[in-house]
Amino acid sequence: MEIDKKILSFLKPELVDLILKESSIRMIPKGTEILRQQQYVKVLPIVLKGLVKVYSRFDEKELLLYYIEPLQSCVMSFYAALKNTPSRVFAQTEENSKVILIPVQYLPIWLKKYPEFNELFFNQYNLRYSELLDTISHLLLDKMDKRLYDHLKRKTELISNTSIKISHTQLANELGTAREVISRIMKKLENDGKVEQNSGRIKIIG
Amino acid sequence: MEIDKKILSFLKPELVDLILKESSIRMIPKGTEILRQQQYVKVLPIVLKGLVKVYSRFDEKELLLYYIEPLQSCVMSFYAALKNTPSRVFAQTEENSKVILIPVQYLPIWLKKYPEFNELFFNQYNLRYSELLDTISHLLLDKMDKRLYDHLKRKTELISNTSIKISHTQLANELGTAREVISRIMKKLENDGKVEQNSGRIKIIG
DNA sequence: TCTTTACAGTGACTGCGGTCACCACTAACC
DNA sequence: GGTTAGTGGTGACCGCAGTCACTGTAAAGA
Repeated sequence: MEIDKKILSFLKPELVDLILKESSIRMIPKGTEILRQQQYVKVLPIVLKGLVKVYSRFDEKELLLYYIEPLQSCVMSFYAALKNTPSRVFAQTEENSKVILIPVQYLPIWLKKYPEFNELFFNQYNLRYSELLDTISHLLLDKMDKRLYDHLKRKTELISNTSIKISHTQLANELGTAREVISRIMKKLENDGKVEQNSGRIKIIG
Repeated sequence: MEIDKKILSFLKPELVDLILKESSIRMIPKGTEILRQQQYVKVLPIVLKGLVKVYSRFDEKELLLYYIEPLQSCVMSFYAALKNTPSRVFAQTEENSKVILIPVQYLPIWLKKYPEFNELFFNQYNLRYSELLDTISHLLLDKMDKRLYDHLKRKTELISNTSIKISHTQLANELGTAREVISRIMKKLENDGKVEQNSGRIKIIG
């Protein structure tokens, strides 16, 4: 418990104690879907360890919105919780993760009492908004090869590893394109010496 | 002044009085640039009448982020003001507009004291985030013809008019494409009886 | 073991839209 | 008047990426 307290130390100790007292802490294995579209939100997650992926789905295409890294929360859940409206997005753990689950009934109370709790979420909103802007600028300006390369690079950095295990189909989903396109471009990136593919794992060079 | 009070009546009367007391109200003519990228924000606008366009610029391409309609504010300004960081976006009046300009030094104070003031901005953030999601879904799923048509429709609805005056070049900017593409598609939409063009004005049919 | 399922590779085709080049028209300004 | 800047219209070209069809391979399940 002490380590969690330290991690949350950017908040007032009094609030940290409250959060730890009223919330539950859970380990969630990799690949678990923790939030579905249309689902009502009963607990607000703050990630302590691991990595959670938040994405939306248009038609059959899914699009990655953002990753929740340690010490971050999910503004989509926050708002859905605050307004008691169903979620517009999906969330899934990409790594084994440790999360604090704050029961939503405490949100309005703490928001009223602790100004820095508000600020936490303003910061998160702003972060997510910036990320969406980056996504849009990629969609507008970049060709698929650059989008794919940057995406792979970001993914490897996030899990602090040298290579990642992921299928072309999955990558196609995350970038909103088709599997064949990914295969084609991966081949090109491989020929250019920018990536390596070995038994289902992808490694970024440079 | 009475009318402004009424417009702001979704906030507590006490807060409304404070806002009106400390802020200035200004009429801003159509086409005025009220916020530049990299500029520090000294006053936070809330639009009472008219229409303000907020957009970003990547390379030479500009992209419309959102319109601030009456009773809405600008989360980009809000955050830049709160954190005293320079703006990442541009804002320009699209119509003659009446805005309240709240001096930024009052923001932290009122946010602390009035919970519903926080909620106002959470609402705005969520609204803008949803709009960006829509923008992304358009970018991902729709062809230019649909994007252009929807864009024109939205624009005419926003200014509650039957037609709008705008150049093809400007439309190309707003959609992040080239002038020739707009001309080409406008021709097609005209042939399909979906729009009419007359002396620089564009009218949506149906 | 055989079968099924998921995944990867590839060639062919197609269309959207970005770009270039050029012309035409209007309005503003000298 | 002539010149310039802003606008719109068009034809030609071409590359990216979406799609279809089919093959090959590896893993999983019966």
